[in-house]
Amino acid sequence: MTSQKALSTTESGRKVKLTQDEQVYAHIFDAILEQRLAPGTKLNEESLGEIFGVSRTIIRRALSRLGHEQVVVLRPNRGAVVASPTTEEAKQIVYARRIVEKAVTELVIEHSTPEQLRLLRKQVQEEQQCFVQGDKGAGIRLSGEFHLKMAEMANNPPLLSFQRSLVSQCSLIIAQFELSNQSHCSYDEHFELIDAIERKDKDKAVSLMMHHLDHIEDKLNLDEEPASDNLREVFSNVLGNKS
Amino acid sequence: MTSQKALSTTESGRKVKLTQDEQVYAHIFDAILEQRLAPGTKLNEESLGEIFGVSRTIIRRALSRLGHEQVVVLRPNRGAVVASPTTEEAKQIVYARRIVEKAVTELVIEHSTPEQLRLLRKQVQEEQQCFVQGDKGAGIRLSGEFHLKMAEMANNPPLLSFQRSLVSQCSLIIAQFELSNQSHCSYDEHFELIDAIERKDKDKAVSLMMHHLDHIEDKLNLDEEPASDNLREVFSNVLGNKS
DNA sequence: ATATTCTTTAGTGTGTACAATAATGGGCGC
DNA sequence: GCGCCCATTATTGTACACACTAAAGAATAT
Repeated sequence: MTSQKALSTTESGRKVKLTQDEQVYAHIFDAILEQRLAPGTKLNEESLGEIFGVSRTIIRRALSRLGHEQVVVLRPNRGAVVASPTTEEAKQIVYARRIVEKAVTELVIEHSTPEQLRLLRKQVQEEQQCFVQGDKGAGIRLSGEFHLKMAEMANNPPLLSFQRSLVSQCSLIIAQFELSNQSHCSYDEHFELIDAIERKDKDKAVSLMMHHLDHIEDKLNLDEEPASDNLREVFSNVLGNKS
Repeated sequence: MTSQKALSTTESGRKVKLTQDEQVYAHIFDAILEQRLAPGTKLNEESLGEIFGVSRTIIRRALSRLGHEQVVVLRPNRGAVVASPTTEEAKQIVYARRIVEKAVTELVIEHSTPEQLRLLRKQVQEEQQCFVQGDKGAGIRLSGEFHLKMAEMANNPPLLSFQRSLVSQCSLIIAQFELSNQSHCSYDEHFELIDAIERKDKDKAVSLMMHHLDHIEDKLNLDEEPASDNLREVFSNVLGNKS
């Protein structure tokens, strides 16, 4: 190993240093956000180490961080798996997001500069592009990053870090509960939201944000539990015939 | 090492398993909450390892978790120190807590059972006892745990984990900004709050909670920056004479 | 045949050695 | 004497080896 750090480029073009575990963390995080890693997937430390060319020590740090953000579940002596929230947990997560998003929206209206809003709008255009071009994975990730950008603009680091955890968990929820043929089209609502923020129309902005979350929650009520490891439930119809 | 786990006793008397790093984490966490560890204190991995009789591996995990909760700051290649929030950061933390505490209070009114409230009241009595007996450290910790208990009763794990991070950071803030001769007497307000919750008086409960936070924030406006490592500011009077 | 226990094995948990880094103090030229 | 550079040292970062755990399959007794 020649160096502990590597150079990476942010969207602003500035070079920033990333430690190895941050890189691994980011890769796994993105894979989950882009739904390339399905809920319930086992995350084997040794395999991941080979994939990323680092020792288990680094993988462990990354998994530990993901664990703390509740994006993966760390089961003692039994390894890590991508979290698969139940409907109950999903509702709690969406509830928490409601609270955070309301505060974030209000803060953004108070604090954001026109330049920041311009960049935000540009990002939503990228998001739109992805969906149009059929790159659903990147689209979902950018959709999440819209909300992270908002939290950044709110200028409140503790809220941002909480939002980070909530957004990634929401992505998992969408991965589990969303009907595959049902498209997101979140970018429409994102554009509307930016418009309301520019007009400093707090009520409209907050209500748009709440609608946004309603859409997620609606799906939770429609579908029952997700396709899961609960065999008894999966074959309840058969059991019903027999008993 | 004969075993990876150890037995510990919770306040409810139930035996639970704690991994080594959880124990170390809890010890450091409590030390910070009880203000036995001052903001800015360097946390040397090897020293801590000797103190707790474990290897740096375990210490590292504990520090990493504390780092994620923003209770300690992890500076790459330069080790961990107990966080010392600026007034600016302190205000952001208190703001975040306002949002969370409001939601928690409302949820507790809706969800909590009489039995839970009885236990909560009992805990505040302990807190009172500590202050009366002059054990300020334990009092401050129990004061924090009151708010954690509330978040637990709100029955929303994501909110609880965020609250955990916020409460410990608030404890740091109090450690830095509070005038030493000024007593807390938080237990009075805690009793009032429980009363309001029992009456299901949402408005009163929320407003009590907000007042509680006002008290912290007031101090931030009174004192300027805390006694800190910023030498330029500490000697600004001298500089003023010279220039 | 079934249940129980033992054995095996894959994989996680921890300690430790070594590498890389940043801070400190001494040496050197000016 | 003053400032710069290099060596030294203390401390963190990483890899790896071994210890421990738990799950799966084989062997045995009932």
